[in-house]
Amino acid sequence: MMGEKPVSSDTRSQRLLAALKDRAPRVTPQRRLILEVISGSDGHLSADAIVTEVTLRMPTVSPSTIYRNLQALEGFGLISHIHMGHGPAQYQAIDHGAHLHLVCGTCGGTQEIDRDTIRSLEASLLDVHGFKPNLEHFAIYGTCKGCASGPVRSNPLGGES
Amino acid sequence: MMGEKPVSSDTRSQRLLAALKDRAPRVTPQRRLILEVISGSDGHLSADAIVTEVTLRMPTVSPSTIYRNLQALEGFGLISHIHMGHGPAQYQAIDHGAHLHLVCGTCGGTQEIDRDTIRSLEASLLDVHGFKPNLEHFAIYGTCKGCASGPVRSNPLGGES
DNA sequence: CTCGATGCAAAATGTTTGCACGCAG
DNA sequence: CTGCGTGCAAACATTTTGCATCGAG
Repeated sequence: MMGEKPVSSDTRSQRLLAALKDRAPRVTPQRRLILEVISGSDGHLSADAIVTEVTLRMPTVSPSTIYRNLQALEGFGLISHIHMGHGPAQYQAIDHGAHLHLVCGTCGGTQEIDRDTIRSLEASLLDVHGFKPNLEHFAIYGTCKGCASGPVRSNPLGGES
Repeated sequence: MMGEKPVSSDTRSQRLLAALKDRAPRVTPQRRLILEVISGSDGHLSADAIVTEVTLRMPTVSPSTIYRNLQALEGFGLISHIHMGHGPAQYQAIDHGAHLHLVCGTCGGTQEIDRDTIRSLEASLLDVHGFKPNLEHFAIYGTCKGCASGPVRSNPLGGES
């Protein structure tokens, strides 16, 4: 609850492989590759990007296998997927590390911030509403510093936001 | 900056209609209906639900018209769409009122909370990262009170969450 | 009367499924 | 060997687009 030891992409990859062997009935090259692509990205990939990347490295793999495994791996508890802002869903390794994503709706850029920033929110949500937020795999949509300076559309209806 | 005066569904509907007349080149019955459905729901509707509901009330409307208008209306600044947790995108009136959504990943339920709860987060994000979160149209994914008591899958990889 | 909006149907996109074969265990 | 996982292709759900017609202004 306080020591966020950073996990290297390599270590994570090994841990995931171990977990795969442990939880999956069969460990196939395809599954290994998919897992490797996801953990190796050190971030998030859309299903589409995964299909592209995996197909690139192993052209014989069919999209259906990838989709099926994305679900299977998520079922095994090795990966998870989230929605970032308005974009497509993103897959990531489960123990990806605790951080929050800020997605800029104007420029589309994303940045990661430390979990400390939202610790108080976490506390009050749990305290007031009994809701335990899953803040590791979670994105906040808004406007980044750079875009805030530019032309931003204000509420056109005059509501006090 | 502190008076969140609640807007009745009726008032909102009228305001939206006025804005529609103001910003759209043409005001058609279809647009009016779509707008009415969205503002009347007093909440959020998936594109699919809107298609269903609108078609119900006006069977001659084709889905393409609805999709086109969802985009058009969003372009006019009358509505917006967000992604709630893992579910489908939801459309809502722009001046829907400031609140945050808590989406339970276990039971799929959602609850709305007041904006005050996340005011401090808002402040620190802006302060520390220069990022202006769009917290009105935004969802937090996690586990609700009820489901927290039940069987919850913990991190299967042993990472410290 | 004009030109934006609509309805229809076909297309594009992204994901899922049935089935027979192949390979991990 | 056994049966889970794979590749292929077809099915699907959802959203987009071309085009002729319609109707709001």
